Amino acid sequence: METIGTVAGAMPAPGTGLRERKKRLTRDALVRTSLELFATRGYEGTTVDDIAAAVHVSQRTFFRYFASKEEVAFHVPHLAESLVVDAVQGRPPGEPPLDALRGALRESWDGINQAVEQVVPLELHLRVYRVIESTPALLAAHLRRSSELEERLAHVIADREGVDLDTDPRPRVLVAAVCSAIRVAERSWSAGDDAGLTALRELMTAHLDQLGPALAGSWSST
Amino acid sequence: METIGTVAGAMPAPGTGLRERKKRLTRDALVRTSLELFATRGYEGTTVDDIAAAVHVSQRTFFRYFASKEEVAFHVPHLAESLVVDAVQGRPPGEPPLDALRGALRESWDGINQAVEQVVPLELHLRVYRVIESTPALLAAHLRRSSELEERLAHVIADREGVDLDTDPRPRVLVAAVCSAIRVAERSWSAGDDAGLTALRELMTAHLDQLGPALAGSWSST
DNA sequence: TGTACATCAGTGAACGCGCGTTCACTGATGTAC
DNA sequence: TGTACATCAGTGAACGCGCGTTCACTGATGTAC
Repeated sequence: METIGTVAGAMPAPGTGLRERKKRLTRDALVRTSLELFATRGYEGTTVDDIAAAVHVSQRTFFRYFASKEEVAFHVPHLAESLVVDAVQGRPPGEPPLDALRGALRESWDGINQAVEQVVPLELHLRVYRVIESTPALLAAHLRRSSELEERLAHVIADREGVDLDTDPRPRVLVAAVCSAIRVAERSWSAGDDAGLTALRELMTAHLDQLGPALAGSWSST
Repeated sequence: METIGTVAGAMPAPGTGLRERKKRLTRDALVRTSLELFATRGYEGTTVDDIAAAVHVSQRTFFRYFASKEEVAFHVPHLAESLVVDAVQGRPPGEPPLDALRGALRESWDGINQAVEQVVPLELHLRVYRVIESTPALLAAHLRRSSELEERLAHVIADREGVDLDTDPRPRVLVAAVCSAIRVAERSWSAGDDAGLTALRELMTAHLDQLGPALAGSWSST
């Protein structure tokens, strides 16, 4: 590495060089084309070769960008996850944990959608989201990925509250309960008629609000 | 069908014929051998051909009994699921939904373990359970299967409470929250040192009991 | 009890498939001087 | 500005792999009479 002595100001901004820009173009084309194919032909109905052919690159190139076919399917959700984690980390310190999670979701919503739009049309992402929910292999992968996100969130909550994750089950239980309510909302949304963003958001809020009542002793007051 | 007119009493009891008994033997051998191989070599490290060879049948025969390699891995959990659903169905009608779920789990515990022992040693099942938790592909499948179980349980709860599953999110949210607490317990158990049955049960109970406190406003009282 | 026929578990060999990997290579971009 | 070299994205062709399927077939078990 001869560049060690280089003055920082002389370093080109990341993503500035022609090579970097071309890489980004290739990557974006792979993501966008993959999602379009998944949305139209389904995930199982799309092979990696199909994607590579549609982007006019070799299959070999696809695997330079994504370790697996699954990885490209979750590229967009992957973007969203970091934003949610950051948002929870940024909540006011005194806030109760459940409120912090709810607040973070509310707060990060717009930013997530903007970030998604940078890569693919939001409408395409939503269509793929429904494909994920209705494709057993992808739904399974989605749930496993969600459980990893839960683990990250549990760490953040434990840090905020100053409790020990190894001995106190509450952070993981809280995060799991909240995420499970959200997943029920996702499921309802993907099974429902209204595939819009607003419908998804309203279902999530409604389901989160039912967490307390659902656990409450009896529902007979209905 | 010439047997339509046959007197019921003349019908042989199911599983009585030699053919039926042989089928059961083959199936049990496939399950037991599969689990033993999964527990020792891991799931990915065991091919369907390995299993068939170990049982001295052809690979073709394996697929007569199980539609996929995954199916045999979840044969035992599959047995347990029906018992849990039945137990929830059998809870006293007036019982609040959360109590019904908790009661059903407590009540069906012994029966599940006995049913498992009919097929494979419980200790082997527990070892495989840890393999499931630590193998990404199996964990993913496990979570997807769990979400299907949740759907069944939500139907039972909705029926019991006389609410409409299409409009009232509480059954699914309740079931999801309870199952998510159990899954956190499973995870802790599989990551922990004590692989015993008692440890698993205690973790499940403890995590379920933390559902309320975890959701409660603030944990500062600790 | 015996015979003739029907059913069906198991065979084995071959195959299709798509994912993901490996190889030696080309040519465009970046950099040092 | 020009030259020489280094880097690295992309190539293409071939392959390994294991799952799951398909085929025509054998032989044991079950049943009708």
